[in-house]
Amino acid sequence: MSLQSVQEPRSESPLSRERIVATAVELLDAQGLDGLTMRRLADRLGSGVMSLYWHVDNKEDVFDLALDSVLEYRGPPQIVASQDWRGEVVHMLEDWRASMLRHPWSASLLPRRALGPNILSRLELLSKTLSRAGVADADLNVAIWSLWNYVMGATITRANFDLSDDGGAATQQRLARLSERYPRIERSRLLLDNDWDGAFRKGLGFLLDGLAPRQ
Amino acid sequence: MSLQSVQEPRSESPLSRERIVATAVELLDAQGLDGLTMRRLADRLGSGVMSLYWHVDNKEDVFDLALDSVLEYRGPPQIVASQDWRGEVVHMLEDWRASMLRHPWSASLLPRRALGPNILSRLELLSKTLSRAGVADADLNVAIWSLWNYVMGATITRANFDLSDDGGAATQQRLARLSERYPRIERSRLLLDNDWDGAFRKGLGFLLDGLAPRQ
DNA sequence: ACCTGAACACCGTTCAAGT
DNA sequence: ACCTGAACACCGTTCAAGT
Repeated sequence: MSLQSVQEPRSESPLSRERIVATAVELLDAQGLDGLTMRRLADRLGSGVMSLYWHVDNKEDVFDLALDSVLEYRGPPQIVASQDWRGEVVHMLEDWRASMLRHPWSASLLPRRALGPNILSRLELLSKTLSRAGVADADLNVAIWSLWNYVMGATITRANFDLSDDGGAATQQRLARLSERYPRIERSRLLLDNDWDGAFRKGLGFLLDGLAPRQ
Repeated sequence: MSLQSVQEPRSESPLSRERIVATAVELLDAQGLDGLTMRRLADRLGSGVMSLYWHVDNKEDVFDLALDSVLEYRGPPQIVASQDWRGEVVHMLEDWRASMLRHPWSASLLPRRALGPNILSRLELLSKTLSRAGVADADLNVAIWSLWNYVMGATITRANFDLSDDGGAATQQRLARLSERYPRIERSRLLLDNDWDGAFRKGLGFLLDGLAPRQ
């Protein structure tokens, strides 16, 4: 509060759950899932390793907190309360995917951990919107899980392909050797087409067509 | 070959890529992704740790080999060469999911690694079958990726939920506290419905409806 | 060609102790 | 209430050496 305490914000600010989580997200963004280490985390925070354990149960706890902190949903654009339920679903799911791609470690982590409050809120809202869009009660859970599966699969794949890719050169090479054995994959350029956003949106459209046929 | 060499099959058989991969799969099945350790692997094989590195580049290499070894596809049931393309797609994808669920670590691993020959064969065959089922060339890649996303999302989620579940007791408890904040999730029993196989099949049906409407 | 042990630079976490 | 260092039981991999 005093000028004194504000003066040295770097290494002087005390440890806290919030500061630990925020720094963990930074570290994960910079170094990936394997890059998060209790020791490195403590380093960044300017504290001893074991100090973390006062605020946090263990490393898994750090993962859970970092994950949920990244999944907040701010809601649909507030221009008008629209009647376009299908568009609203698309917006929600594209936002979800975008949030995870901003933190490429998060998608791989999400299915392994218990669901935190932010992701549960997203599912709750998705359920409501699907109902309004005309999905029958009996199909609701299947619809939610199908969309979950699609979004998770797409995002995990996208997040990991991008990282292991050295600009496509390695993939190109592999593909050359593959062309006789997998002619269709080669011909359709399945592994080289990199319009990920477009493919996500188009496939989501097909899935929604199946789940709630346009009347 | 001689009776002598067959006599002591346990610790006497020499190290080989095949033996290493087979044992790695055993270890992964028993202990999960984090349970695979070069030291533990060497223990099971009755060799020194560093002996492994003669046959294998590094731990990532072991993961790649173990993963692909688990993804072989034996083809559709040979009763009749059927005209039911849609049924064939469903069979292929259910078999793929089942193969991965037999080795619950495999699904989480697949999107992170370069695609091996067995999974590429599956994609090649999927492409052929979707074409025959009437998916337009322009939609083919989107269709393949959509099905990939769906299968991967479903299988990763399933494989991980089952493990972290202590019989549902923990989930039940969490749910109790959740019921006011997430009423729809609570009411539809989204997190408690455990007919995973049925949900997978039904959702896959919806997706296929969208991708290749039944004529 | 194939296998090995010692060594290095790391991990997460327990514990007993400090303020 | 909050932080710490030493110690334990682990990791993957390099290297120089053995047969």
